[in-house]
Amino acid sequence: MLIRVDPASETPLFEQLATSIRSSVIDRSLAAGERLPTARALAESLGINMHTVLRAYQELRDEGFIELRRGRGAIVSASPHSYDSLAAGVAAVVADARSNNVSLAALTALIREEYQ
Amino acid sequence: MLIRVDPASETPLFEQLATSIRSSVIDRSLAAGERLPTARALAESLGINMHTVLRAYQELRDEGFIELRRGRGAIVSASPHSYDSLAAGVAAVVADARSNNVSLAALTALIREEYQ
DNA sequence: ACCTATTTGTCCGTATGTATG
DNA sequence: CCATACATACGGACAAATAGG
Repeated sequence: MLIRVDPASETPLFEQLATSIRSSVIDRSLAAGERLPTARALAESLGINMHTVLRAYQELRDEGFIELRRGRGAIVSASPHSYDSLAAGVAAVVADARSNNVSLAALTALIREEYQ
Repeated sequence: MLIRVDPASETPLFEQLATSIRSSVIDRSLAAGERLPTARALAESLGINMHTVLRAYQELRDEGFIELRRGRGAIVSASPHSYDSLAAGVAAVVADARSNNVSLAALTALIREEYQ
């Protein structure tokens, strides 16, 4: 994997990094299950700070492209955008509910009502 | 606006902060257009770091609840996505479930499991 | 048009916690 | 138990956009 960042660019370093890796995942030059370099290692090889790499990694994680696990590192997601649609939908709805402080009881009530 | 954070809690400070403000926006105790305290000011009043507040603010910005502008501060969004997106998500999930012959009981079980 | 203060944006450095293997 | 590696939080610094005089 070849990654370059340009400190002189107006786009933030972490964004350059996320964009680069995201593209590699999408065009399959980074295969599913493949392991990305550790944040510290990539940071050192690019001459930037670990936090900058971590921020890019976390953005990609939020987007579903990679998985981050403590002690294991970063791994390209199995199939970023081809999840079982129902499971993905459930996860999204539950996440939305939680972030809006909608209780489980309230959510199931909404589901039940919609289902009829 | 009353915000409290508990450093002893297992949930991260920035998440506690985001949840608190998010709730205030949803229940309208924070009106649209209202200005939030600056990151530094809120951090100092809570005895936490500016970066922690900024992280919460940026999470809320990504979720569409507030708008951040350099030199201006944080402002509650005009029309934060409230229950509309949740209702839409619920409708989509229920439709998906029905078309796949997933029972209401099975669907609520999935929801409950995801919710934990 | 200019200057200054304000405030977020980014990046770096450091420290500590915690799940993984 | 121990090394690895992400997660969070703190602190400091400078840049960039905004607002106001």
